[in-house]
Amino acid sequence: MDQKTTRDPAMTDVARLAGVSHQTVSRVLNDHPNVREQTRLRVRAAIKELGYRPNRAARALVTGKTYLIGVVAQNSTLYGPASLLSAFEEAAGEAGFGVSVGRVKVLDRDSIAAAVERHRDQRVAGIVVIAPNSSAADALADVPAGLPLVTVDGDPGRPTPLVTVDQASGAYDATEHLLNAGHDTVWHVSGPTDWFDAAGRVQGWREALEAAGKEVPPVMAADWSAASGYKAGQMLARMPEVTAVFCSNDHLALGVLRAMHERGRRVPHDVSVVGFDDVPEAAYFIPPLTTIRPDFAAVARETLGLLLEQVSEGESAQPRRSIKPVLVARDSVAPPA
Amino acid sequence: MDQKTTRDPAMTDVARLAGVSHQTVSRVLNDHPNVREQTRLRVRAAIKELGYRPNRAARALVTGKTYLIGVVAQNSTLYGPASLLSAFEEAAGEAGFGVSVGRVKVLDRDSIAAAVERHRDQRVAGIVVIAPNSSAADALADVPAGLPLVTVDGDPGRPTPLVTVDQASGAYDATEHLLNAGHDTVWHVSGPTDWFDAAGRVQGWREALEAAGKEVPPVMAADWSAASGYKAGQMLARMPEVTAVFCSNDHLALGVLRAMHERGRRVPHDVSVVGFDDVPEAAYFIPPLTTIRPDFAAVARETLGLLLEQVSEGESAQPRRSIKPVLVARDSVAPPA
DNA sequence: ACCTAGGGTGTTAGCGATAACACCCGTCAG
DNA sequence: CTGACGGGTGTTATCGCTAACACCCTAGGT
Repeated sequence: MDQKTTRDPAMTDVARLAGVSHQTVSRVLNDHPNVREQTRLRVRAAIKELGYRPNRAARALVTGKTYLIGVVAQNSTLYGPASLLSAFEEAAGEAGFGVSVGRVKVLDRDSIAAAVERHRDQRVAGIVVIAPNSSAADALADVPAGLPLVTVDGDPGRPTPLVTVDQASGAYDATEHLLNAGHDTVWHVSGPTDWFDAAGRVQGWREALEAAGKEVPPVMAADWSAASGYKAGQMLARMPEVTAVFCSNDHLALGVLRAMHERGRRVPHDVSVVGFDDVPEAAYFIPPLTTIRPDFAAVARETLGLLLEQVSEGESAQPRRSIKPVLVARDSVAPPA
Repeated sequence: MDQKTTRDPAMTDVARLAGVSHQTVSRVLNDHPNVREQTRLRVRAAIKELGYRPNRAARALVTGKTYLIGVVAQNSTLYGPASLLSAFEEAAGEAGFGVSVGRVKVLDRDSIAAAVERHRDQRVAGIVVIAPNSSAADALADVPAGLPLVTVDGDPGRPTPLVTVDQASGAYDATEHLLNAGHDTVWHVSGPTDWFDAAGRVQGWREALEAAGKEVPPVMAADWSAASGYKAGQMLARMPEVTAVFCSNDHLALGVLRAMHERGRRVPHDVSVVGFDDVPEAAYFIPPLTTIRPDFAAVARETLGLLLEQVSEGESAQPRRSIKPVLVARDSVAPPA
């Protein structure tokens, strides 16, 4: 039906209509100072009339710069990573950057390398890798130098530019909150130990206990799922000396909550529980869950900032940022019975 | 420290090294038939030696084609949309397409129009809009014709290319499953009514009841949250005649499960519950939740296929695809007491 | 032996933008 | 009155690639 769609207007078309050279159009577009006001207006009018939009490919070709950022992320729907990604896309979009997402099934060396290659093919301005566990962090060794790169949620032990949630601080707060309520000590249900998030939370928890001179119970290792939280909870529920539990995320806490409930141990009357992440449902758990809320939007902003610094300046002065999460007090914490 | 990084090798560099013209290199790259095998090998070797990678901007400039797909999605972490997006990114990546995601805070006309504009600036090959509610669907009227566009989860009432989960079929199966267990009728806790997903599920539920000649109870309207499911559940729990509930998603079901539990109504002994989505935690609810599982990967594949058809052929023969979800039977359904 | 077909290759001309430079013209200092 | 300066503009080259065409040369039909 359609006529073969005529090609989009180019700069020369605008130039012709405005009665100037294409170079003048380019100047207007790039806000060069040396353009007479009247000319500027004529050009703008022509742009509007034709519905002209600059061709990014052409611009990228000549400048060598692209307004695309590549993100490598695992193909998961875990709340933390998903929120981070979503927040980053929004932040980048507002800054005028497109985000090209390369999803990866598993965070191993080959997959990450392949995703990075795809992004390099697209000549992205820089790359963000959400690398929450050690295999992902290892894979970053392969990323060629010279390509601006920021790691999010990655290995705090590496010198690469990195933005993270301050896991330890959040865990410290959570633990201290429980101790302040009067508990003798605080048990911990941890996420998978090869995740930096989980490791950081273990560390903060331990530090808080040590600072208060309390005994440090053994860590209950789990993955991030409600299922594993439930299993850990079943063990904890059977131990009468357990009166306070800090869980590495809200889903684990959910599992613990259920296990306690089944065993007839009331939360928070008999046992207090604190989670981490503040998932949207957390306020509606039974009881509403006290938890630690990371500010993903802030992490996203810092990440973008760090990346853009590298893009424009080659490297950045202070290549690590850490965002302190806040405690959200709800109804799952009380003094011990 | 670094020397000003030398420019990336271009096609002419490869050509010089291989002792051919740059056009021959181009032919090798694009698998043209008329290249002698020996030449082909020489060129490939040169490509490898230099680490040459074609410049997409240059190619896009001359062909007018880009290997980027724009996606417009709401900035939410709801399980369904998030899974869809993630699956689509993976599918597109495997097909050699980059995905540029434009997140939008709210799915209104202006935001969507702005996101679409950003994508057009990037000269994407096509656009996918995840438009699960009516305001989003309305906004699509503004999208200029001629740009390949596929809607996911959008308005089944519109003639635009669309891929959806067959909500009605899933809801029908869920309801029938409950009726087959021997229940007199099935109550329904619905998602927000301006979401097509929710509307389709209501419809399938109603059809199943009518087909079986059963009474159709009033719809319990909710949003997608566990909180609202809990509220609806509190009402249902108080009504002894309620023995079977179909919830529009798993989080609603979670809320209902809790409400029942608190009220002392055992699931599935006293009340049977079925959800929708099969979130990862569903198997670990108490009891493990019988639910409907949509195949997001399939939706993603169909979406990509439909889009690419439009890109290459201008339009597609059969511009609607619907993916039937399957019932996953777990332990939350039993015959009435 | 001659012409044609077509495989294999090189040459040239863009795609649509920016960069670099050239040029015109007033203004102002000497 | 003249030369230097610099604002405003146009011209030309260039980015790295593909499309279109030109050109060889060999093989096969007559």
